[in-house]
Amino acid sequence: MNGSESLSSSPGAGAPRRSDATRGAILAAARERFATDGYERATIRAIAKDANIDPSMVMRYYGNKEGLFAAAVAIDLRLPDVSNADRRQDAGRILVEHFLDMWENNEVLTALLRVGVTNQAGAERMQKILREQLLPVARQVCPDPEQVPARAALMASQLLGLALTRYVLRIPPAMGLTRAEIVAWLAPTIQRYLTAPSP
Amino acid sequence: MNGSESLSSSPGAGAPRRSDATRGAILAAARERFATDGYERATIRAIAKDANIDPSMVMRYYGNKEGLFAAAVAIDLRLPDVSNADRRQDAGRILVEHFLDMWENNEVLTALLRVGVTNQAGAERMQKILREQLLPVARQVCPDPEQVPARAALMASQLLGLALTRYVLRIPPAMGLTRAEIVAWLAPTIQRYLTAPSP
DNA sequence: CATGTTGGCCAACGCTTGTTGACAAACGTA
DNA sequence: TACGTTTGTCAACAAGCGTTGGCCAACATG
Repeated sequence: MNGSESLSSSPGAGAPRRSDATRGAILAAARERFATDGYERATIRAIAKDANIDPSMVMRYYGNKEGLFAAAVAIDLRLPDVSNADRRQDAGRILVEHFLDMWENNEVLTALLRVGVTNQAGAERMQKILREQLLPVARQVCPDPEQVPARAALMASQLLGLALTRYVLRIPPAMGLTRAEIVAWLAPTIQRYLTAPSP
Repeated sequence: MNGSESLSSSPGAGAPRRSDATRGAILAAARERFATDGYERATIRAIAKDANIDPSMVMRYYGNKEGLFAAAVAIDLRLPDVSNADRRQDAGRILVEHFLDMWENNEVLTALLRVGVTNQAGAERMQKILREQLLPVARQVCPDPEQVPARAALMASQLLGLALTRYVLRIPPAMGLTRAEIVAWLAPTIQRYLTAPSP
C-alpha cells in the first residue's frame, strides 16, 4: 500500500523523463517480488510481467539484476531523535513503536531481510543500513561510547528477531501479538540493552 | 519405493545398506550447502560434487530436492528440562546457553533458518520445530497456559534474532559479543518473557 | 518537414537447473 | 557358476534464467 518513490526526495533529481512511470512501476513490482520471493526466485521476467513491460526494459533502466535490487531497497529508516534527556528514558518504547510503523507500511524492509539472508550483496546492504542509521541512535542514548556497537547489536537482534518471526516466517503466535503487547514486552528489553549498566 | 529409515545412527534403523556411506556424504554435503547458500543456490549438482558422486544418485536416494532438504534438516533441539522449581527461575540462562551450544555446533540450524526465510516448505518446517519443541518448554515454565504461545513467540523472536544477526547475517558487532556477554544480556530477557507477569 | 532521441517490444543467445532413463560394474546368494 | 539386485556413471532432456541486440513507433527539436 505504499506509493512513495524516491524520486522527489533527492534534490537535483534531474530532469523528469517520459519513462518515469515505467521506472516506478518496475521498482514497485521489484520491491514486492523481492519481499515475497527473495532474490533468486524474484525473476526479472516476473517483475517485468507485474509491471506490464518487457524484461529488456529492466535491463535498460537498471543495468542488471543487482542494480535493480540496489535501486529497489534504498531506504531511510527515519529513526527518531532520542538525544534529549526526557526522551532518552523512553527510547525503548519510542524505537519499538517506530519499528512497528516502519515494518507494517514498508515492504522494502521485508525485501531487505529476505534477500540479506541468502545473498551476500543483500547482507552487506543490510549491515550498511544498520551501521549508518541504527548505530547513531544507540550513540545518542548509550553513555559509554565503547559499548555502543555491542548495545546496538543487541537491539538489532531483538528488533530483527521480531520482524523475522512476525513478518517473514509468519509464525502464528508472533502474528497474533497485538501492537500494544509487543510494545509492552519489547520496550523494556530495548531500553535495558541501551541504557542499563553492563551486567 | 524403499523403507525410508534415514540415519544409520538412529536406533532400530532398518537393515544397513552398502550405500549408507554415500547417503551420509550426500546429507552432510547438503547440510553444508543449504546452510551457506540457502535453498535455491544450493544446487543438486554442487551437493553431488561435494559428496563425490553423480547428481542422479541424489534423486535415487531422496526422490527430489525437497525430499533431500527434508532429510537434511531433521533435527532434535534436545531442549533441557526446566520444569522443577529451582531450575525454573534459571530457565533464561539455561536456555540461552543451550541455544548457543546448539547453533555453534550444528549447521542444520543455520540451514533451516536460511531456507525458512525464502522457502515456504522451509518456513513450515521451522514452525513445526518451534511448535513441537520450543512451545513445551514455555509450558513448563509459564504459569498461565493461555499465555504460553505468546511467551514462546517472544522467546523465539529474541533467540532467532540473535542467530540471525550473529550466524546468518554475520553482523560484525553481533559476532564480536562473547558467549558470556550474550548470556548476561539475553538470559534476563528470556526469563522475563517466560515468567514475568503480563505487563 | 526532417532529424535525432527516447521508449518499448520481440526474438534469440548461452547457460544452468532439476530430473530422467539407459547402461555397466560390484555384489549377495543359490 | 549363474542370476537378480544394488550402486554407480553418463548423456541427455525440457524448462527457466539473465542478458543482448535489432527493430519500430512516439516524441522533441531544428
